[in-house]
Amino acid sequence: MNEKSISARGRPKKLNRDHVVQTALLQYWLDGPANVSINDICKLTGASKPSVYREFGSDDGLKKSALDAYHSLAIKPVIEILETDQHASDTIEALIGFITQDRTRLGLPQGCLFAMMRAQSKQLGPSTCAKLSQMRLELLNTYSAWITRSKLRGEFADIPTDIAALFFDAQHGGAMRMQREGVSNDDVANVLEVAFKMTVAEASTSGR
Amino acid sequence: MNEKSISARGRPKKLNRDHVVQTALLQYWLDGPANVSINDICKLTGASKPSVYREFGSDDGLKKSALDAYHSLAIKPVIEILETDQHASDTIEALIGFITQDRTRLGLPQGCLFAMMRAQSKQLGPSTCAKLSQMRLELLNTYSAWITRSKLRGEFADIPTDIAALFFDAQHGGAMRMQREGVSNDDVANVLEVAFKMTVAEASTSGR
DNA sequence: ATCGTTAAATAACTAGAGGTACGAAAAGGT
DNA sequence: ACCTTTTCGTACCTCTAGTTATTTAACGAT
Repeated sequence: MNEKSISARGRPKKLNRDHVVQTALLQYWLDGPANVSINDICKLTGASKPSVYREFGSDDGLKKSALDAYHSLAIKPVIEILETDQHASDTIEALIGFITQDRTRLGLPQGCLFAMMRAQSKQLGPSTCAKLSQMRLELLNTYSAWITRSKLRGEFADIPTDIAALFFDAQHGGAMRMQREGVSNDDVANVLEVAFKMTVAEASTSGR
Repeated sequence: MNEKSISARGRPKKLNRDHVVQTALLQYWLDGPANVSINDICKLTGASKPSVYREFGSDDGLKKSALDAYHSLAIKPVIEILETDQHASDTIEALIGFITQDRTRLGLPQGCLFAMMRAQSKQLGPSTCAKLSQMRLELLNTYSAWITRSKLRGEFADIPTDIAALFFDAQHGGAMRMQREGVSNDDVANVLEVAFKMTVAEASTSGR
């Protein structure tokens, strides 16, 4: 809308950017980013190849845009859970619930595009990689901030904050891999509970 | 030697199978299995493409052979640590030591080929995938057996064995990813210590 | 009407992947 | 000396990836 009213000159645009991004996102998520070509996206969306290149510049550009969309869809919710003011154990419960929800009912693939891309970053272009590490840092910082707050409330075990943040990030990645490898969501949730519950300050030994 | 003396007829073989496998292994490990082509291997070893295909049948066959070699090199040691009879906390210490050793001094790449391949199994052929899941099961079973033994000795926390096995496998994978992403070995070791120490039975509450 | 501007789509290009046909070469057996 | 067996390696094939040159179409402004 904004851009359309600004430059209404020239042949009108036919390409639906959002549709392309959403399709790409879903396909990357479903088949893995390395197994989906620009050709596939064109076939799926009906767009022509030059149109896609005009809009995104390159394969890398499209992947970056898809990752951007994934951020709003699946990363932001995690961040919001971590920023909600509640007892640490409730936050952990919410995290586990979100991670192990049955996404097939929502029409979404299992696994996690962010995790997949991190695992295959060597096959990705520079701007996608930049976005990836930016997101990684954002997540780690969010974990750290949450852990710091929880510690102040005495709700978190005595573990160095940065180590605990890496630990949470690792558990998230592990959960995503388990899902991909066919472990049941129940088992994944059990593993996460074992992992996360340990980071909660022991109530019985509250005085330490 | 065996096979050579049996069939000494025909033009003698020039291709050094072991050399090809070792080269492929190292290259896959270094650059990721998806980023190394048969052509690359040929250039690196001086072998001709048809020779490689005669020996391994296909790209999939070569990758499977490389993975086989990786098993002896980096997976067996883990299994042996788990099968050594010692206190659970010592086993854990040995595990952490092995995982976070500085492999650059041995001329070996960081990260873990097994973990990489698991992460990109969608880009691999059927026999490599079969080998992968076989190795996964072997590892999980070894973890389970070790956990069962440790429990009998009262050295392991009250966590369902299969869940704990998945947990250990997840930590291993997480550590490998951290290494690839540039986290220092010290930090990785710290994360692993946090993770693993929690699975040890609390000495203070020995009576459960 | 026509001109500049923008986007459209067909049809190519380049590079590299996995894979193979085929004739030459090197050995033992007869 | 010749045949059989086995391996060799050059040169090719096919396919698909990412990417682009080029011509044509659709608009607002003049």
